[in-house]
Amino acid sequence: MTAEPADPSTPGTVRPGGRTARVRAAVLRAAEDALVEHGFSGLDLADLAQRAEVGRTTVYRRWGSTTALVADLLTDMAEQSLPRARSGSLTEDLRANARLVQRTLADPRQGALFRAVLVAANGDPGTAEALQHFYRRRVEEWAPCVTEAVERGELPPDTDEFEVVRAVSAPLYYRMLTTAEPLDEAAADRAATAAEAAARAGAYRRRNG
Amino acid sequence: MTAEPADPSTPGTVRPGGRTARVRAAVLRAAEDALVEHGFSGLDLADLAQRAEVGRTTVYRRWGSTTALVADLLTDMAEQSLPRARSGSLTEDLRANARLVQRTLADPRQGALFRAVLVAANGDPGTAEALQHFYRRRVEEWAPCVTEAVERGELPPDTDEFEVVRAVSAPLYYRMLTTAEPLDEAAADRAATAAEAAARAGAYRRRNG
DNA sequence: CACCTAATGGAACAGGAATCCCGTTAATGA
DNA sequence: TCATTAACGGGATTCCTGTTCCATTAGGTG
Repeated sequence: MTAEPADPSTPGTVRPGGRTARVRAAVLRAAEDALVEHGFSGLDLADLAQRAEVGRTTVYRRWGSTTALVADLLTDMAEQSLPRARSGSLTEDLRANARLVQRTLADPRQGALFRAVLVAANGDPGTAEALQHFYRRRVEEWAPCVTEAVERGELPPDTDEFEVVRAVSAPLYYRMLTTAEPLDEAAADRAATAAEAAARAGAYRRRNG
Repeated sequence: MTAEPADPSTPGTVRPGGRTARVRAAVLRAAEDALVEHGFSGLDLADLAQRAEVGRTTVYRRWGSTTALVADLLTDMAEQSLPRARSGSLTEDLRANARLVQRTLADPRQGALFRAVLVAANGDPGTAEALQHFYRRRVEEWAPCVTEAVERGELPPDTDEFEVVRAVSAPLYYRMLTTAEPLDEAAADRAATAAEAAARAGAYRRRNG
């Protein structure tokens, strides 16, 4: 007796190997390129299919919408997380994090990709969830820097380590989105310094009442 | 001798009064509503024209694209800037600013509008410029709070007042864009406290070399 | 190796958004 | 008030994006 028809709504679940995996990888890579070049609003699935050397129909059937495609791209990006710094010094770790974010956003390709992805996540709840998952992973990756600083006594004991990590990224993203000023190393260092100063002053202590 | 044909590329420049102004106002108001309801990607110019009780052709002719329309909306928004607080206390002023931003972003209507506008600015350089202008105006509006605190001796003399104001908004925007957590008053107060602590520690001093 | 069918790809089809055409309306200046 | 023409509005048209149909290809399994 053969297996039942499985779920036809999401192709690629019954035979995930070989061609299907190849197609997914090719489409996701092409999606990255297209997002970088034309942004999310300019995402043309016909062009995308041609880049990936894949039939248009396949893209529409497997992902259905551009937002769903970006959501899949985000889960793919979340899986390949970068290792964090481990210098043993809070100042050094936060600066390393800030510079990593700054280099990522300042890079023409990566920066455009992140902007496009932020935009896509805005319109669709599923994509938004994938984006939140991506950033949760990134923040969790770097949170131990702060936790260890707390254990060393450099920061107040009830410091919210996630808030500190987010405080490093926030000004860099805000600058990218609302100004035309370049994202240079000085901006990164200022973000790290400010986050550390605020954390030392107890601005990120957990509210417990 | 009558005037020459004027610039036909931008209708509304030769006869900006009466009907033209009425049409512009109606369309911008309808655009706000449409952006709030369907977001930027769901912006339908046919529906928009119907809301504004204006011909579809008029919208296409005067603005040409959805991004140009949003850019015009942004210049309109930049002109009606809100008055800042003037409590005489840096702590109070920054908190007032933070809560204003927080209320704006947390408000279903305004929050959706700001997200939509950020999205639109991503795709088009002209819209991006209009967005930058809008935020420059807002930051300049609140910068005196910081300047006065410097004059009172509360902050280092070479503090970059614009950076401090931006530091208040940044974590709120970052939280809105990358997490699902609600933007409450606690988040606003934390943003204000952190910005003030970092400023007092000299994290936003101007680099002079 | 051979069978079964999930998954893909090309082509035709449908729906909707952007553009063009031209008659109508009303802002501006004498 | 009247003439001029900028600006608007409705309808037809074009173009493009997303969907459907069916033949073909190639995983997966005995």
